[in-house]
Order: sequence, then C-alpha cells, then structure tokens
Amino acid sequence: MTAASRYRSQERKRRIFLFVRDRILSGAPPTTREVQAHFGFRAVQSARDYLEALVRDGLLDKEPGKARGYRLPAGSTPYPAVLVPLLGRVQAGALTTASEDPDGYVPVQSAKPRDELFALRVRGESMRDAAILPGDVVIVHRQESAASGEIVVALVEDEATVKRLKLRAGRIELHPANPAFDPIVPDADRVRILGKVIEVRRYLEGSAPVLEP
Amino acid sequence: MTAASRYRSQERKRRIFLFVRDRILSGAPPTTREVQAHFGFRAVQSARDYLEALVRDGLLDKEPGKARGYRLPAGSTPYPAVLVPLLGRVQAGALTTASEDPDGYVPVQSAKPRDELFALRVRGESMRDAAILPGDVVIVHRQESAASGEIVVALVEDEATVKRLKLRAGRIELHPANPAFDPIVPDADRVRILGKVIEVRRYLEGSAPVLEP
DNA sequence: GACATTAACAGACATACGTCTGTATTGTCG
DNA sequence: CGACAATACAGACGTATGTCTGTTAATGTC
Repeated sequence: MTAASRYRSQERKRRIFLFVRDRILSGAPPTTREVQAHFGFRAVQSARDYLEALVRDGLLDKEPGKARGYRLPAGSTPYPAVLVPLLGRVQAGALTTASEDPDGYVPVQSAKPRDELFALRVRGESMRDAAILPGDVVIVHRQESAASGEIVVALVEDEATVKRLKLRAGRIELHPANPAFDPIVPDADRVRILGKVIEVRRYLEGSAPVLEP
Repeated sequence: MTAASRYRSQERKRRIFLFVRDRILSGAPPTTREVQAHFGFRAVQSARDYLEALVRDGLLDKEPGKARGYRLPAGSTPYPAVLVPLLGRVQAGALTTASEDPDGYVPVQSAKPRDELFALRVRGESMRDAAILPGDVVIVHRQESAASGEIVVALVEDEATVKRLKLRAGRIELHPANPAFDPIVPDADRVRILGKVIEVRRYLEGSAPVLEP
C-alpha cells in the first residue's frame, strides 16, 4: 500500500467520523447501511470496518447488537456539547421532576454526566460583586456538599438561591456578594445544598437558551 | 371512563413524551420496546399506542419503518449548538488566520452562522463593573460597526480589547466599566471594531472549553 | 341492556439492521 | 516469488425492532 493511498484512507476515516458525529448530533446515529450508502461502499462490511476502526481509536462508542448503536464517547471526547435543562424556578425537593419540565436547554461542555447538571436563571442582585447579575444563567453540578468559598445553589425555605458557601464551626453560612444583603445562617435542617456553580453565563443579545414547546 | 383516569392517562402520555425527549437528547431515540420496559407495559403495542398519539399531537416526529424512528420535530430546538473557535489573543487584522488556530472550541446556540462568531478570553479588569472579569470568555458576533452603548471587541494599537462603545459626534469612544481606567478615544484610523459581544461566560470549575481532537 | 370508546394486552409477522464467514485485489517486505 | 496485512466486496444469517390483527376489560352513552 502506498503512502498516498494510506493517507487517502485516513482521510476517508475522518470523513466517516465527521458524518457519524453530525448524524448523532442532529437526531439519531446512522445505521451501518446508511454509512455504506453515503460513502458509496458496495458492501455493508466496508462501512462496518471503518466504524469498528473508529471505535478502536476511541472516537466512537458502541452498544453491540443494538440498532443505531454508535455513540459519542462521554468522557474521552467532551467535544459534543450536552444539552442541560434550564430551570426557571426550583422549589422544595422537586429537582428531579423539575428537570423533566425545563424552560429550555443550554449547551454545556463538561466531563460531568448530563444528568448531574442543570442550569438556573439567577434572580436578584445579591451576587453582584461576584459578577453575577440578575438574569444570568448559572450551570450547576448537582452535589450535596461543597467546599467553603465555593458558589453554590442552596434551597432555603423552599426557595433556591445562589450564594457563596462558608463553612464555619460545622455550620453552613450563605454569603451574598453585595453589601446591601446580609449573610444567611440557617438552621442545618432548613437548608439543603443542591449543587455547585461551575459556570456563569450572560446572554446579551441574539443568543438565548432554547425554549421548549 | 372516569375523568380521573383520563387525567391519569394524559399524565402518563406526558411522562412518556418527556422520557423520549430525554433519550433523544442524550444520544439516540428509544425503541418501542424500551419505552414498554421503562413504563412497565406488558405489550409492545401499548407503548406504541402512546407514541403514535404523541406523533398525532405533533409532539414527536417519526420515520416510519426505521429503527428508533422517533424524532423531535424541527422547530423544537430553534438553533443547533455550533462550536465556535476560542481565540487566546487577537492581533492586528489577523482575525481570519487566528480562527484557524484556536485555543479550543466553545458550544454556542445562535441564529448566526458559525463563521460569523468567535470567542475571546478577556484580559484585565477594565470591564469589572459590567460584571466581566479577567479570564471570562466572551462570545462575539463579527461586525464592523455597532450601536452606541453596546459592548464590543475593538482592535486598538494591534491589540484586541473589550469595551463599551459610545458614538459621540461621529467619533468612536471605547469606555471601560471601571473608574480606575480612562476612556479610549482613538483616531478613527487606529481603531477597528471586530464585533459585538453577545454573551459572557465564566468557567469556575469542571467545565472548560475543550480542544478539538 | 345494546353499543361505542378507550386502555391495555397477546402474539404473530415483516423488515431493518447488526454480525459473521469467506474471497478478491493490491501493496509491502524479506 | 511468497507471506502478510489492509481494503473492499459478496452474501448469508440472526436478532432487534417496527407493524399488524385480534382480544379483553372497564367505562360511558343511549
């Protein structure tokens, strides 16, 4: 095999990967035969050979036996942006059910699994000096605890709020970043940490989160 | 049929829709039998009845005969997430070439075409009071002009800078949002507007822009 | 009570799709 | 040349999955 043809082959492999990725991102993975048809192979197996090679390279994952079984790898390639639900208002404990009825979806790149992430629209000026303004969208990683100093989403009195967490003498304190507001020092049983803010976004114009019907 | 049971049924229909949508967004649509199993139906047909009803309602589209043929109707996700290049440093006129060698890619939802967008990492404290901090990433729509009051990326003295644009007496003024900095009022031929900031992002932890494989 | 409607079930059938086995061709290397 | 690997092809096979037909039970209507 000549170097030229080997190069040509690598190029085709790349093309096939891009095709599959595109199809996955636009709705559903392609079947082996769809790949075959799109690239003009005269045998299904030829397409399959490439797909299996891509799996071996780690560019694709697959679920053997299943129809349309090729997937984008979750951890190794953070490349595909996952869509996480944007929640308008989080109330008492209803995080899981709220995720099923979001205001929209926001594309996020993260190593975290999709179902551990959600997005929340910020209300109020209490974090102004941390450069988080009302209307901003925060991306949150669900976790029950966080380190002192991190910005978290906490549920206090049936209402979700974004604050900086301080742990003092084993007690949870929620500190605003605005001198006009006072720290919240709730009883331990009246506060629950929903997650840690890992990203802040502000949509100024022309790029807004997708609203769901 | 009682009103109660009819309501219960509508609720189940909704649950099934949310399940299917979630599965589509996480990789691939479910099969009829996966829906059956997830909701405990004892016959495939029961799941199928619901899915067909959802198609009739317009909540789902389907490709008949195809495996995993259910889709989200076009329009339920207005804009696809495109990946725009993240540029570390923009210098004199080299915007097009810089786009070819990005520091990474950032997923953005926008109606704008992919090649009219880029992302830029912010340096300096000059926009602090507009809640834009050093290290933040701004998403920029390429355009040669902008309205007074909008936040823009401008090229001044061979260096890209983020400032608020003011047009006064036909002159371009670039205003920082920080009293420690002075407005820039350059000669018209020494300044060039590269684009308008349409989004601001701050990556706190665990979600950073990635390099393309 | 006769009848229609609806949700759910049961089972068979058809096909879309993944998978396996084997062959032909071409190029590389010793 | 002969062994070997890589690519592509051909065709068959098995199963995953969509689809069809008919039944049962519950409920509501006249």
